[in-house]
Amino acid sequence: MSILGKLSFKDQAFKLRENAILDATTMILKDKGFDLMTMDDVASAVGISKPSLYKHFKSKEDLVGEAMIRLIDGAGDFLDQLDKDLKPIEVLSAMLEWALRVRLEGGMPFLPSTSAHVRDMLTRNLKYVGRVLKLNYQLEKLVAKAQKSGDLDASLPSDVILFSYYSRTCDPAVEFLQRYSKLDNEQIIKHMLQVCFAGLHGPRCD
Amino acid sequence: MSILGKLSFKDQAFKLRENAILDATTMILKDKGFDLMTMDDVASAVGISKPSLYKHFKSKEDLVGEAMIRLIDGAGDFLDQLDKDLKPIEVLSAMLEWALRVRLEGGMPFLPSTSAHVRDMLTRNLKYVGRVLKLNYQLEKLVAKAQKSGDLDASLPSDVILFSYYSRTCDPAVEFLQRYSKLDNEQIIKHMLQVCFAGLHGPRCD
DNA sequence: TATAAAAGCTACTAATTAGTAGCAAAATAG
DNA sequence: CTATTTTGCTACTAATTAGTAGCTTTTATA
Repeated sequence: MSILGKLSFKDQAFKLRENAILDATTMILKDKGFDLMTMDDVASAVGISKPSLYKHFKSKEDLVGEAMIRLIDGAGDFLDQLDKDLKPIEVLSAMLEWALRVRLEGGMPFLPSTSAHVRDMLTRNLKYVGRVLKLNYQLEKLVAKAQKSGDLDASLPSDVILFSYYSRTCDPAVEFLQRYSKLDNEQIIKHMLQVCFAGLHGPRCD
Repeated sequence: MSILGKLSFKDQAFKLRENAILDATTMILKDKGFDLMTMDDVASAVGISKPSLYKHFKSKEDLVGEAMIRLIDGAGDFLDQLDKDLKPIEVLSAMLEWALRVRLEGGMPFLPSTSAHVRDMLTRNLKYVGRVLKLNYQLEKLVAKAQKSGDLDASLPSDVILFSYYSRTCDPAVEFLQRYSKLDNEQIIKHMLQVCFAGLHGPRCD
């Protein structure tokens, strides 16, 4: 069946549960954040005991690190399977759209920037840092190309564009709109993309 | 001296210390966030003991609520003293510029959106909610006028504009740029304003 | 059915921290 | 100089929670 079909039933079950744990972690992280998420929360959401949880992940930091890595890998996979003929700006737009959709469907927790504590923790996680650097490298190249072709503002430093772009993936306006407006998810995505690329002024000549 | 000059020296000193406590709270909130900020942190930053701190504020929630209220009041004061002849879009731009400058100078902690816990806490704080609603009302009117005059995109729902505008005041891109780019504070402000209003595409016709 | 091994759990520990009781020191008044 | 009040502090408590020791149950095997 799988490429490594040698996994016993037991090991398959183990892997399955590991995924269930990461799913629960992602959801809890999303609405409580790192500091308020307890290992008991995670264990009981999955329906196992805390010591069983520790059979899979050796610490809270490790668990959260793996959850974040899985998210980044999801982004990387999405990027890799995009049509190679798309223009850089179209790739950037598609990635942001994907990230917003994942978030609106409850998948993505708030990203590191939020708290110095969490940022430091992730910075110490070499596996995580490696993934971030790789993805960042790919996005940097896309931004540079899009600036050259005039699809992104060439007068802005590329740092500014890249960091602003990242910030849009975790823009709190998304949660506010979901909670307080009557817009549905697809409308929210459409408007957020427009605001990101065309700004609040909207497209115009002057 | 003051309008209520009846304050005794003792009461003046009390008021002064209260301000010092709020300053410390704001700074600590900024870099540790609510959950990791301890009352011992605040007390020792001010150079007093924890029980003395509790003479001023009856709980951690109360303390943080007052710090947030002071921030909002600062924004309200700034808004009120702006030139009445400015166009709505100029007022919005000036307010955002002010907020970014306050943040870059270390003043403003991350806003509520960050964590459900903090948001709930502030929602229960009626004094805080009152201030927010008042400021929000003023900004809503400015957005509506700017949309009518064509300075803000009239095709976007006003919710989307308002929430996106709020999000820019606590955009994590600011901290990233301050930490990892070579831009100085004024350059960061200029670029963030441009990205907010003109977007990542930059101004253009199509 | 008896035995061995694995999986999972209850119930603990050590550390942290919001909030407080009650004492000590200083200032003020008589 | 003594009495009273105010101010501030040390040292506690109760609650929470990451992480673990060691027992119990289940499963697999012979």
